Amino acid sequence: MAIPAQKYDVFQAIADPTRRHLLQLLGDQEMPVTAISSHFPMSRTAVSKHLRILAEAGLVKERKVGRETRYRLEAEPLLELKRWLSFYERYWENKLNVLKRFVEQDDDTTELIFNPLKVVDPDK
Amino acid sequence: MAIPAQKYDVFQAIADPTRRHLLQLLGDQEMPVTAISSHFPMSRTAVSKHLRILAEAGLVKERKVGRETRYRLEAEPLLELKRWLSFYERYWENKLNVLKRFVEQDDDTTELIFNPLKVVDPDK
DNA sequence: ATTATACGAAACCATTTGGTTTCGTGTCAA
DNA sequence: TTGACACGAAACCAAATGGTTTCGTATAAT
Repeated sequence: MAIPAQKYDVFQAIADPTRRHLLQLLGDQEMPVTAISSHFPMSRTAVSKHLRILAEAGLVKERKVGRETRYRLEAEPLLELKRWLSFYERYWENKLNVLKRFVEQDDDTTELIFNPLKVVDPDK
Repeated sequence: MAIPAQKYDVFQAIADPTRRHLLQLLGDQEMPVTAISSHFPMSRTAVSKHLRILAEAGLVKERKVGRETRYRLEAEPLLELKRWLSFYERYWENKLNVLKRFVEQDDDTTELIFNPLKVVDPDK
């Protein structure tokens, strides 16, 4: 089985504001393309292309229903982003500690405060 | 004082693998441009451009020392990313719960779990 | 004083990106 | 069966992106 040669990864997929808006919209419910595109100031075809990019990154799933193609959010690939981000938490926390400030109410934050030397290679 | 008209935001800045590599490299220490560029298979000028993009997004700071320009990581802007991400945590967490409890056979339950109510506007 | 080093600016280039319009096809409705 | 609707594919386009090379200038070293 060959590697999918995935053209768009999560980082690229979320780089575009339109695509972030799409993810937000699809969080609520599965929607067909025309309904989705009514929320955007561009053609249905353009929105469709963005959806395909999101699908390539695994961030949405499509389902054919009659003549419609319905899309829904698929959030798991964002875990890669979260993992990447966690590598950098200690940096901004050090800075914030200097300023004697706390960005609280987050389990991961707490964990890193107590394990400040835990380091993971952020990319791949 | 005019608004900087920031051309590159954090999302765009981290979309490029070279720039993510740069952030990783600069986490360890402040470095001058030539030393940085020795880690990349491209010209110093190209690396310099990437650094400027990162600087525009606030992810690195530069400091002139003699004839050198030294760069260091500035992690705070990644907090915006963390905040954006946190909106989607409940989606993948719900999905993981579904898998954990083996309740995927029930379509109604799955529907509700997959499409929870919107709470916070994730973008801006 | 001269030469070498570190760097940015500028011009340039190929490819990618984000959009458009047009057209073909499958599906639903009258 | 005849439209109307939902959609993707394809061709096309301007602008952005990621790279190059060349050159000028400030600083450091000899």
